[in-house]
Amino acid sequence: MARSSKTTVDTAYDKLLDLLVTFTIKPGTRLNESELAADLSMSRAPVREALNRLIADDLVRFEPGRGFFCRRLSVQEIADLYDVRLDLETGALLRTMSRGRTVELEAFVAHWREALTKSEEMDINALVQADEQFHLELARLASNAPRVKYLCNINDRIRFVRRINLEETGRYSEALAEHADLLEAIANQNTDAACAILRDHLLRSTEEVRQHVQNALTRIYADDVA
Amino acid sequence: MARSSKTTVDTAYDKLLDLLVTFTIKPGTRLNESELAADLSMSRAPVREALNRLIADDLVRFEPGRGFFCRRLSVQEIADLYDVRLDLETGALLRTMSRGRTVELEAFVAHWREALTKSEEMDINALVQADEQFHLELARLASNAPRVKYLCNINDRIRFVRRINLEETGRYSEALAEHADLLEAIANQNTDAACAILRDHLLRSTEEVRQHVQNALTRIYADDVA
DNA sequence: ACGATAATATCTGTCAACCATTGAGCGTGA
DNA sequence: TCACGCTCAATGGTTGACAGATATTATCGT
Repeated sequence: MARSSKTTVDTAYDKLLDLLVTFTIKPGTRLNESELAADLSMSRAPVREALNRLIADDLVRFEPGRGFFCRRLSVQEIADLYDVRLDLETGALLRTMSRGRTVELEAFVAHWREALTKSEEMDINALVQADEQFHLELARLASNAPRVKYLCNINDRIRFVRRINLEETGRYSEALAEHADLLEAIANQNTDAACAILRDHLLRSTEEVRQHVQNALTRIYADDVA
Repeated sequence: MARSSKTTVDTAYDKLLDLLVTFTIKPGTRLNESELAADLSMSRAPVREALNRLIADDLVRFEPGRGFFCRRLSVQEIADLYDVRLDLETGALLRTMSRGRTVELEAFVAHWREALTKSEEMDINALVQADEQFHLELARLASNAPRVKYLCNINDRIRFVRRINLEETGRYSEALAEHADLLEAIANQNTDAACAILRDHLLRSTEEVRQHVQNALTRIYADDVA
C-alpha cells in the first residue's frame, strides 16, 4: 500500500498539520488516536508517528498516559515567535545583501514588483499566502537551509493569527506598500535601509497581532457554531 | 508498564539523541530498527516514534522504503547553524538589555564571574558543557521559549564540532577571555558593546569551526578503530 | 440531595505478526 | 566478459490485538 514518494505517515502528517495550523482542531483539545486513524482510514501507528513529529514542531503537546493535545494559543508565544522571526528574517536579508547576490536579488525584485501590481484583485486567502511567500522567498536567498526550516515552523505556528490580523485590521494595503518600499531599497542596494524597513514592517505586524490574538480566539470558537 | 514520568518512547528518544549527537552512530549510517529495539529491550514501535521525533529535529534523515539514517555532517550545515545561532543569541541579548532586566543580568554576571575563575581546573568535557550553559543561560534571560528551543536544537547539532574545535585549537583560553569581556560590557550596561563582543565571539568560533570540521570527520572514524 | 467510592467504558502504551518493498547475489544469454 | 533479469533474504510499513491506565458513569451512604 506504500506509495513510492508518499508514505502513510507523510499523509497523516500533512493532514494533521493542516488541522492543527488552521485550528480546525481547537486549542488544547485532546486528540483521539483511534478517531483520527479512522478519519484518515489508516491504523493508529502511523498516526502516532506523525503526532510524534508534530511534537518536535511544538504543534502538539504530549502528556504521558493521557495522549496528545492540540497546542494552545497564547499571546506570549505568538509574540515570541514574531520576535524570533524578526531576527531570522533580518539576519537573512543582511547576509544576502552584504554578500552581493545581485542577480538573485534583482530577480526577486523583478518578480515581486510584478506580483504586487496584481494584488488588487486577490482575495484574502491569496493575499495571506502571497505575504508568506514573499517573506519566505526573501529569506531563502541567504541559502541557509536550517534558517528557512525554522522560519517554516514559525510560519505554521503563526499563520492563523497572521491571517486574522490581515483580515481584521485591513492592514494589507499598508503591508503591501511596505513590501514595495523594501523592494525599492533592495534595488538601490541600500542594505541599511532595507533591513530597517523589514524590521519596522515586522515590528508593526507584531504590535498589531498582539492586540488581535483575542479576536483570533473568539473566531476559532465562533466557527464552531456555523 | 507506562511509567508516570518517563515513557518508553522518551527513554528511546534520549538514548538515540545521545548516540546521534555524539556521532557514536556514524554520519549517514542506516539505522536498523529491530537492532535498536533489541538494544533498548523494547519493541520497534516506540523506537520508530522516537525516530520520528528526531526527524523533525533534523538529527535523522528518512527515506521511504529504505528506513532511517543518521544525519550527515557537512561543513555548510554547521556554518549555517552557527549563522543562525549568531542571530538568535545576539537578538536575545539585545532584547534582554534594552528591556533593562538589571536584576537578572546582575545575577548572571555574578554567577559567571565566579564560574570563570574556576575554569582553570576543569577538564575538556566540563569546559564544553560550561560554554554551552553560558550561552544558553544568557539567551534564556530574554524569556522567549521558542527561541531557546531553537537554540537547544542548534546546540545538539553543533555540539560535536564545538567540542572538537575547543579541543583541537586550544581556543578555550581566548573564548573564556571573550566571555569575561562580555560580562564586563553587560555589567556596564553597554548594550552596543556587549552585542558587538558576542557577535565577534561567535564569528570567530564560526571561522575556526569551518576549518576544523574536516578534523571532526576524521576523528569520528578514528574513534572507530580504537 | 449531595459527595465519595466503586464499577464500567474508553483510550493509550506496547507488542508481535503479517505483508510489501528494496537491494544483493546469482545465473543466463549475448 | 559483461549486462540484464530473476530470485530470495533482509528490512521496513502497517495492522490488529491485548494489557494497563484514565475518564466516566452508576451506586451507595450520609
